[in-house]
Amino acid sequence: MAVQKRTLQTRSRLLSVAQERVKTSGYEALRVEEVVVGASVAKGTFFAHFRDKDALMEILIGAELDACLDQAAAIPPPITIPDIITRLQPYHDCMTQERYVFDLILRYSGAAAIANIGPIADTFGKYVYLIEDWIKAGSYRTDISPELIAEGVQGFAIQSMSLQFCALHASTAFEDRFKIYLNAWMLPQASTD
Amino acid sequence: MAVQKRTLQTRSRLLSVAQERVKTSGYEALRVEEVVVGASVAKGTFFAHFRDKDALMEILIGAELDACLDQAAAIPPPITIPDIITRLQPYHDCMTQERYVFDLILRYSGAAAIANIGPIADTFGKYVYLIEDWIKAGSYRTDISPELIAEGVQGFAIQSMSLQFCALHASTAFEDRFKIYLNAWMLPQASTD
DNA sequence: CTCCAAAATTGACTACGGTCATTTATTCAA
DNA sequence: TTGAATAAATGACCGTAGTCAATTTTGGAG
Repeated sequence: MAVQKRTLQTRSRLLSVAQERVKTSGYEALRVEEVVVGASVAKGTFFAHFRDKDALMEILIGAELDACLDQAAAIPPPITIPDIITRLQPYHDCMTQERYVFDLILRYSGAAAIANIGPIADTFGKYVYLIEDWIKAGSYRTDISPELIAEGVQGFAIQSMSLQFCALHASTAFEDRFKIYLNAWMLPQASTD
Repeated sequence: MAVQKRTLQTRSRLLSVAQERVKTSGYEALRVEEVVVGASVAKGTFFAHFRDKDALMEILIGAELDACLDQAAAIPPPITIPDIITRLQPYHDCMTQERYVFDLILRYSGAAAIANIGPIADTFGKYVYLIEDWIKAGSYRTDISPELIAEGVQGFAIQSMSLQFCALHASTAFEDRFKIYLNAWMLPQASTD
């Protein structure tokens, strides 16, 4: 038997109630209870549609991240490092909007299961591809591959965000730190003769 | 009134029971219930000694990480990048022993609260200092500071570990990936004339 | 010693995510 | 149209982290 349309309706009701609640109260405050009450279904129904609460979160956050990435890809590539940082800002702001969100993203940035990549791992892959394209369009160090550079950018972005959440290093703003890293990583090295 | 010795006894009983359980069943399987039963105290007592379960985990994992770092610092500095990677292996193995452990470490690698750095954020700081020392003892790129290089090494280590947990990239071993990153990050760039 | 204030402990209770046997709705073949 | 097979939904129930008002223990002042 095929999937019933009732199923799709229930699922989309759950998703839209959740999305609405998140918009008003944030991700961390979301309770499964309020989602099922809002969608007028029993609790068990929720877990018939999503493996667990995190799976719903992944979908919502993944969609938000994807939208940022689409926005970033919609206009011609940024050329300089500051341009890249500015272009990525909405994406990084989305990741750091809540500590809870950042932690969840890190937890799911690797795939959830073999051959079944989740929405967040997916967006992480797209991020690297996009940056790889930007690197090819600009002039950066040429001794390593654009792919490797792009992976490094992702690593430094996460490092910079982590340090931003850290009391010890909160004094340096994310953008400043990120820029220092990218200058040291993406450019040909300044000669020290 | 000063801290009673009863307090210290209770605390150390809780810690040693927890440590023992972790040794036999791993971190993820640890339950607060079994710790308090093992230590013959009520549940509330546990939370009088540790803010939450994570706080206990932080102490246990932080101690394990610190021991690895002490080990790594006990003999003369490694000189080459492969030597550095080998020297850090116990530390990285500790971090990736369980997915649960890795996630917890990332969650607490920033400080828990202002002016009250937790054990894991602490060990992360030491890690960077240690690597900074190694960099000063070897010959690496000189266009950026040893401190910046060291921070980058930490970022690449985490990036490599994350990718190791990721189904998409699990084929490349941690050490191989880490080495590629460090070669590209720590050395003077190969000329591409 | 006695008594009291602070420290430590207690355990019944709550919050919340997640499970599963049972019930209800849907679809389709005869 | 009917009834069997499958899909979907239900809600009472469970596990486990965490809370807090009440109780017990402790150490020191008088």
